[in-house]
Amino acid sequence: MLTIGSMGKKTGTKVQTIRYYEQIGLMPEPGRTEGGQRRYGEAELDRLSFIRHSRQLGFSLDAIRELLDLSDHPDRSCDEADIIARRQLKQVEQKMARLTALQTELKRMVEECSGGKTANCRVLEVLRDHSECLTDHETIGSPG
Amino acid sequence: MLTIGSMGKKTGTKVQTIRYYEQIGLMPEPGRTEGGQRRYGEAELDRLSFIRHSRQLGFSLDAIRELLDLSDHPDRSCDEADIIARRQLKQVEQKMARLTALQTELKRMVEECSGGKTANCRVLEVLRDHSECLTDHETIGSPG
DNA sequence: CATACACTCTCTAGCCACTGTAGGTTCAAG
DNA sequence: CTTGAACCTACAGTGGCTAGAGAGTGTATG
Repeated sequence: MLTIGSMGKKTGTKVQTIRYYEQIGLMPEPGRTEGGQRRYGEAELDRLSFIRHSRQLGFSLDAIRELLDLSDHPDRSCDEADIIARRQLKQVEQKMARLTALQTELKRMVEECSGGKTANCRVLEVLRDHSECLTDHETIGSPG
Repeated sequence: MLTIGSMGKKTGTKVQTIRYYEQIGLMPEPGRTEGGQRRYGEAELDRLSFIRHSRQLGFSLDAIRELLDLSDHPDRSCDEADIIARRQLKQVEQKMARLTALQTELKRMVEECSGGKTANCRVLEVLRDHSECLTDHETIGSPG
C-alpha cells in the first residue's frame, strides 16, 4: 500500500496535484487508514502514471479522461483514441508553426538592435509599428 | 476621440480586455464623458497597439510593462529591451524543442496504431508504459 | 510509553490572461 | 422622443495546477 507522497515520488507528481485529480474525478477515491489518510494500490499507480505521461505529451485533462475511459474498455474500437492522438498531434504542429513565425520575428528584432538609447531601439520600434513585421502573426492565433 | 469599442476594433482587442489592462495598470485611466463612458486619444491607441503586438509575439504582461516603461524613456539604454527580447526568443526556442519531441512521439503513436480494439491500441499502450518512448520528455518541462 | 517530526488532512486563495454574464445606463441616429 | 447598440460596474469562471494555514496522523527512536 502506497501513501500519497510515495505515489507522488514514483510518478513525479506533487501531492496536491494527486488530490486535485481526485477532486475532478480523474483519480478514484482511494481507501483510507483509520486516521483518514489515503492509501493506494498498483491500479491507482498505473492510472496516475498514465495521466502524467499523457500530460507530458500535452494532452488536456479532458482528453485524458476520454483516453482513460477507452483504456478501461478493452473491447471498444480504438478509433477514438486514434482521433484524440491525431488531434493532439495537429495541435502540436499548429503551435510549432506559430512559434516558428514568432522566432523569425524575434530574431530579426534582436539582430537589428545595435545597442544605444531606447529612442532608436529596433526592438521597441518593431513593437510600436506592426507594419515592420514580415510575418502575419495576427492571423496565427492566440499568444503563448 | 475614440470609444472603447472603436479602440477594440482598431487593435483587435475585446472591450473587456482593454478594461482589464486599465485595471492592472497597463493602460492609463482615460478621460470620460459626462455620462461616464471612456474616451481615448491617439496616444492610448498607440499604447494599446504596442501591447497587443507584444502579446502576439508572446511577451508576458509583465515583460510588456517593462517594455512600455523603456519606451516611455527615450534616453535610457536599450540594453534592457534587448535582454527582454532575447529572453523571449530563448523561451520560444525552448518551447519549439519540446514540441518537436512531442511531435515525434505522437507521430510514432498514431502511425503504429493499426485500428482494432483498444486492448491492442498502440496509442494507449504507449501512454500506459513510458518505457515505450524514445525521447526523454520527462526532462523537457511542463506540458503545453 | 513518550516524544519528535515528517507526513498527511481539509479548506481556501492565488496564478495568468483573459472571457462571459447580469443588470443597469448612456449615446447617437432617425 | 424613441429605439437599440454600445457602454458601465461587479463578479464568476476558464485550465491546471500551486501555495499556505492550521490541525491531525504515523512511525522511528529513546
